Amino acid sequence: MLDKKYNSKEVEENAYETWKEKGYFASGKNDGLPFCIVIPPPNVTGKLHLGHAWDTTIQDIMIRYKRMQGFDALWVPGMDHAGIATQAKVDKKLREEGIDPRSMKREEWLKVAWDWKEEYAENIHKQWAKLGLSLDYNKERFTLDEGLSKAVRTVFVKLYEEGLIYRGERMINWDPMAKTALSNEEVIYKDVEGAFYHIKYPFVDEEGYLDIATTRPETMFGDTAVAVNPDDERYKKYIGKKVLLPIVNREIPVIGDVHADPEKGSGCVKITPCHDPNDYEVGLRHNLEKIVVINPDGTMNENALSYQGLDRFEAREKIVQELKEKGYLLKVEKIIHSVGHSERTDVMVEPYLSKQWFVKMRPLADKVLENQKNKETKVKFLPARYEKIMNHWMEITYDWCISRQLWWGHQIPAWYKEDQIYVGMTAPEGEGWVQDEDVLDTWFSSALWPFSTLGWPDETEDYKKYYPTNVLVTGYDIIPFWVNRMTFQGLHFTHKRPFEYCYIHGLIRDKEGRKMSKSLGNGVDPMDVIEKYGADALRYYLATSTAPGTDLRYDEEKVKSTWNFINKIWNASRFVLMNIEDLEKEDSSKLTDADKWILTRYNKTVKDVTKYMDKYEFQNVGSILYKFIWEDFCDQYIEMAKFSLENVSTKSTLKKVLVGILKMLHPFMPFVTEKIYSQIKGTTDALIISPYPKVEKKEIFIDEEEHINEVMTFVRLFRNKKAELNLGKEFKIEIKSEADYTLISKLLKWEGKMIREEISLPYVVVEYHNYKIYLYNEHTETKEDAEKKQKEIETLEKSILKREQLLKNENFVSKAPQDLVSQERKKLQEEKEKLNHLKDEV
RNA sequence: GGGCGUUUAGCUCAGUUGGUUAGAGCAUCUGCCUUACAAGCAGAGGGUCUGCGGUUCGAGUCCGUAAACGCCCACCA
Repeated sequence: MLDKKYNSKEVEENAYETWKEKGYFASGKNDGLPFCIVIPPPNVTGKLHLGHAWDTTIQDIMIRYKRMQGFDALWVPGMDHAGIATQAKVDKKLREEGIDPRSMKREEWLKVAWDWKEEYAENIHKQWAKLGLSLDYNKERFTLDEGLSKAVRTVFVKLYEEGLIYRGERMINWDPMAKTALSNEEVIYKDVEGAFYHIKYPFVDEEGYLDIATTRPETMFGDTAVAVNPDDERYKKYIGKKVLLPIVNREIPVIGDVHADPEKGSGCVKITPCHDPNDYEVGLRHNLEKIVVINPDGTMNENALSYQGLDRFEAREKIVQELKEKGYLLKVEKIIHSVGHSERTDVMVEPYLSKQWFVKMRPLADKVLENQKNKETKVKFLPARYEKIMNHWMEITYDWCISRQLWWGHQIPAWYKEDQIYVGMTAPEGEGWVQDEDVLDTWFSSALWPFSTLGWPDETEDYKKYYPTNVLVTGYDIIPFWVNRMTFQGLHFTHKRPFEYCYIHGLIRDKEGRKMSKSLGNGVDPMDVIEKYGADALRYYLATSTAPGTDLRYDEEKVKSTWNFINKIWNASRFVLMNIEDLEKEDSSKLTDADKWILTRYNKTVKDVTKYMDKYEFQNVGSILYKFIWEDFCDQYIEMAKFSLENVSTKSTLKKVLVGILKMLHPFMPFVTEKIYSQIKGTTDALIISPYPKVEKKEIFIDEEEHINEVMTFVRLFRNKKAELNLGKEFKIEIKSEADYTLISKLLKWEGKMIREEISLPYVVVEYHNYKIYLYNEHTETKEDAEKKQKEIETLEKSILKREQLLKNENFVSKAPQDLVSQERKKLQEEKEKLNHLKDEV
């Protein structure tokens, strides 16, 4: 028998291991249609946060639902090696141990990293278990697995052969802390305080100077021209002349280029081809010299003369100081401007000219745009508006820088020998070939995740059976990094969308609506929540609190009230279990009206829940189940069932509905439902693999439902009246109609309070349909407050008038659905009757 | 500069082909320890659905417009 109070720890203990050991999470166990989700692989060295809990709960709900419906459900687990993030952490750990990671041999370092990975992967496994995720561990993958690495090499080689991967010197985003190139997506623009430094660039052959405004004076050592707009009347006469670069004392030409915007700054701009993407383009157009002045670590190099070795920001201050002292500084204007920062290390990104590998995006993106026009084969976003985000990205995308100057990742399958390049699955034959030192962007391997995890490039059984996957679940912040790239790689290499649906959720925020972040210290560890309220409460809360695609403000109070809900279910189950202990064989031959009512309500609930489950609208499922369980089942039905607990049909109904409730709740709160289910006599299977409820038409009883609804309404009216009059326990009633009051009298505890003879005390009337009683005690002072009654009459008259007008409206009568019209007529009739009664009594 | 989202009860949010008197949790008020549950039960109060205009028999829902807040993308000497 269950304890009196729900205890999440007791319920959740060992349950996961049992499911796992019995193989319930494993796919390929039935003949059902395949249903497959691949988990968005968490960073292996990360700790799961609430966002992961949310993301994975949604997926687990989908998987458990489909599994119960008889699908061959496969949820592929796995983790991402997370190049920069992991390397940074491993390096940090090594430094703390007094070891300079870069002094190590690559192989030695990798050994440390792999050990670290194993340790952290174990943590994530534990967290997944706590959350109750029904992942098929037989299929678990890691992005650096041999299989996935093969997929990565295959893709690289093929794209190279197709001319869609190339190596070249380009202006890229450089992270001086991680000392690696980044893709544009990995650069976060932030508003920071800065300044326009106006500097004098004197003419060489005449008096005067140009006023050059720059936010980055430290790059002036790399200036190889000054540009003015060729249409700028103020300056076009200077085109072709020379100016002297201050401090450096190098002569540089004044050129005419449209890049110079007369509206901005002074209208003259210094051109530093190696340290600004636009200047780089200008440099190409005018065939300017390229001078690099910053080292990969963000310090100034030998071209910065006396500033060599200084950090770029320190150098800036000192240069400004020197310019000022030498009279070159015209003015300093403070400004707020946005500057790119590395997504991982948060340092200012340096635009940098360097030789990297790129994916040529245009043809790949066009393929996606083309495919999204086809309703049959497109990726369908939920909510649909997120498709625009992907399409927009596909429209404006530019080449993807995929090489990273790291050790942790897939080493680029390119080998060099003098001027030759060889790209292939394995090292080329012959002596002297050296493999590219760099690794690929983490997202390069993640982009293949939906098919590489299923065995691609081999035509494995899994790949044939489960690909394309059914739905991908992720946050909108990951669309550019991941969803987009999976989509184009999937289309290009498998000729199919990688997933039919892309379910997008929002971000978790704190109660004030701020993003949860380490710096704010407002993060919430899902494991702490589970410790306090249990995984079931957390899961239900996360899954049912918002509509798809919107952010969620985490509110512990709501988790608490979910706990209350579970406790309610727990206690209702206790009641049912206590009363069905002696139920040998289910029997529905003697159903009471109340039984029929709850069966009807139950079947309607199954229908609605199924509808919304199929649409993945879990917040709707949540509210339907909450209402059905708490209000219909607990507050109404159980109270009525108490009057016929000896009836085998009532017992059967209690059991049937409870089991149905447990099944529908199971995807949301797997632990507590499985636990309760296991306590029901005669259940041999596990809930997790039991069949999902289906609507049974023969259990829908319209008349009885109507009857009980009337009883319930009358009971409520009676209670209202009694509360209003503050009658307490002592009251009497006199029945004034011939209806059947058996159930009503029990619900309202009328025993010993009914009389038949006429009484003379003041009374009030409670009336609904065929039910009409007089209610009174010795303190019932007046018949009714006349004023109050008058008000009631007035509102009723207003309502009748409104309804009459509505029904007089020919357009409404002809255009509105007929059942609505007849409902309105019925209601009008009722209101009129009520009005007459009221008037009679006055 | 381009695009998107949000605006509904004191707070946090549902409300998905337009259709009864707009819902829930928490909070508030009243009365109950009625043996499944007081973390509960029975009731109550609380809304010009951001403003304005339009379409419609009918608008929280569709269209236009304005505002506030937030997000994404682009640019950024």
